[in-house]
Amino acid sequence: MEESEVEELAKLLKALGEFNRLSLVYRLCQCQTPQNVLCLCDCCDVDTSVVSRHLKVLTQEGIVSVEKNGRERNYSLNRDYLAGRLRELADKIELTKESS
Amino acid sequence: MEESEVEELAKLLKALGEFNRLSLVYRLCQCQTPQNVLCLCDCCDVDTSVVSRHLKVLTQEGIVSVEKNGRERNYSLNRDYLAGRLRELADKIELTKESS
DNA sequence: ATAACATTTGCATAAATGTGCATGTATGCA
DNA sequence: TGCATACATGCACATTTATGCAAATGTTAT
Repeated sequence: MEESEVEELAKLLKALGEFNRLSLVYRLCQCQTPQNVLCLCDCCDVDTSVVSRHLKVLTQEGIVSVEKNGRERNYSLNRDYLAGRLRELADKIELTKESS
Repeated sequence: MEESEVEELAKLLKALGEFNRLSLVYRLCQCQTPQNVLCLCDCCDVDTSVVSRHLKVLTQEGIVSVEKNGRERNYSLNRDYLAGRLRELADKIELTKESS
């Protein structure tokens, strides 16, 4: 349990732990194709600029990926990565139950 | 995907997404027996009162449980609950991969 | 009763964070 | 070339949050 490991995971969880950002994740979760910002905007009741900023945070944490296409930017959820990190933590929490 | 569901999960993840709180979780994760506050204090470099407050947040989110014993309060990790919530999210993220 | 101990809470404060509006930048279209 | 569209960024602001210190609460021991 290195300090940097905890620090990094905390940042990931913090990125997820905000209502509008988690709403975006849920939204992307239901999409089979990458979505642009305007489309994502209708899942949370804030300004476009705010959504843009939240998506930036999610991108920086590796939770979503961006794909430029013309004047749009299409975002998609990094399902395997995110699910992997969450399961990793869940495993750590449960598997240390009986070992030292 | 109800709004309250997202809101509640966001609060849980936010509780975990702070360095010192996550350090406490990691620490409790390695303990087979409930730990008192003073003992938990040496996993994060902040005042006792701060640790106490962090533990309060974790308790409110159901992440840890308290058990009064004399003048001590012993905290333990709710492993099954926490791991369950994390896996639940991981599943949602991955299982919606190919369905609508 | 008094003192020591474990923990929480009140208060103050500095920093981080979410937000909206206005502006900037890049791209497509007429 | 000019204008509309899509998105990001600068700025200002209000709120939240993490923190330390001092004081309060509750508990055990002398």
